[in-house]
Amino acid sequence: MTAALASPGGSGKHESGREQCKLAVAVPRAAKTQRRTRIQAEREELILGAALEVFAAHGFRGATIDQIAEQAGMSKPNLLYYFPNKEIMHRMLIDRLLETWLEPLRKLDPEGEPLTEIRSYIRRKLEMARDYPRESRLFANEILQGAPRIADELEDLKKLVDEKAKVIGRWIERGKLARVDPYHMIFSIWATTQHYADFDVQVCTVLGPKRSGEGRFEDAARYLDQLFVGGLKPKA
Amino acid sequence: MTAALASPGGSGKHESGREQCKLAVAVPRAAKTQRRTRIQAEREELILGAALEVFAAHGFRGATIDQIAEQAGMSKPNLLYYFPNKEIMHRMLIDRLLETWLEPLRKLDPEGEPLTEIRSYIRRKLEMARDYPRESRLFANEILQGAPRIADELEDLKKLVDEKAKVIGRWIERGKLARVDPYHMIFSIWATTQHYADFDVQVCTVLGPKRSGEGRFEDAARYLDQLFVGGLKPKA
DNA sequence: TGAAAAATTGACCGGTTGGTAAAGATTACA
DNA sequence: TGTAATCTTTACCAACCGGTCAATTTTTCA
Repeated sequence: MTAALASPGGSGKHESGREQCKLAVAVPRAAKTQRRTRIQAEREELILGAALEVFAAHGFRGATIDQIAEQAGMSKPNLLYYFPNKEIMHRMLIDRLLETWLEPLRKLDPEGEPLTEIRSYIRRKLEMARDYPRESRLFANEILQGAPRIADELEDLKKLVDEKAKVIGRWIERGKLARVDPYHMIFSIWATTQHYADFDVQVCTVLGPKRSGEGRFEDAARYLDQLFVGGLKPKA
Repeated sequence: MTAALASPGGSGKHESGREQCKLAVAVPRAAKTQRRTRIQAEREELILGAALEVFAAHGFRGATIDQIAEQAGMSKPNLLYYFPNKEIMHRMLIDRLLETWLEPLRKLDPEGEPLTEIRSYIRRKLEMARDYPRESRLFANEILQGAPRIADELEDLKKLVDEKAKVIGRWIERGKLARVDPYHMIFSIWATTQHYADFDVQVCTVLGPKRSGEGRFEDAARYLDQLFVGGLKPKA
């Protein structure tokens, strides 16, 4: 089980052509005229990493700029030199997150073998829960509190799910899958996989010290495979 | 599908013999000598209801005493007359929550028919997600942020799960259930059911206005029934 | 090298937050 | 009814929080 995803602090520019107008790319106010500096790129990545850590652990309102600055090893005014305020850091993390987060669902191939496609979707989601737990918790925090800052993004998500639900519906029509509700099927995959990131503390406590090593993800993968293959394969 | 649970703001004394020593029952400082007043009982319930609302929506740190006081329709100092600080309100809600929250799992009957027991466990959990979404979100918020305030309670939870995992293990030995990992099976039930409370905004957005009425819980119940019965029934 | 641009910091500000003090209003009850 | 206990509010405080300012240090590059 290996993650086939780009590292979160990867090399790509994080703007990725998806910035909102109202919240423009964070550019140090003193550097509006010039190109981005080497230091700028490095510091912005450093800060976003620290912000991810703190937002994931305390939620938007619970996170303080001082905490993020300390985590990033710099002073608060220095941090605010790169990102003018807390909202922009959060917004940027959410935008970036959604890109990679939805990738596994996008990859669901209408031409593939249905049960195989679903199995690898589950496997990919579980890998992401293992490798990017902070991203998962950042998202969970936001949804849990009513998604006040990401209503637009959820609409995009709906479109993608609608599209994939149709694909699953066609699979069912062709008798390749049990007659289940595609939407609730997708929900159950999200829930069961992200659970291992979002509820990690609970999972580890319940499994106890012996069984809560990294092996828990293999156990989870095995179990979910049994559950979904058994539950979704056509009756006929 | 009807909830068979006591109302959260029910008639019973909320102490229920489970208070911690370090955080004694909230008694107005002026009333240490006397019995609890009628007004005291009423106001405490009112406040806890408001606190549940606000904690569930914003998390512990994101919630403010002013918000809770406003929700309860009283002034902040008045609220603090009944509960000396924010922690105690939160602690009391968590304690009370865990009692009812774990009831469905406690009810899992070792003598019952395994698949039927599991199906009704799922149904009960789903009813709780429908009827007590705030409680679910309160708990989710706490776990998501590392469960800093409820480490002890999680240990109790572990004991209960260990016990029930053994029951499930015996069912498997007797060939009544597919050979799955009992712990991960329980996790998957928690995840899929609580998802409808914790990620409600996402669920409703994705389902769209037409399908996100209260009927979504019936659809979910039907789907989860298919999934788990198919996935857990023994192969032989 | 030197000066302009970029990066960093300490001091500070207005608003919020958790919580207190003390005095006034209400209630219970002898 | 009167008074003691209970309840409520106004005014307040210290710490914290998001963010600014002006001054200093470091880096870039002609």
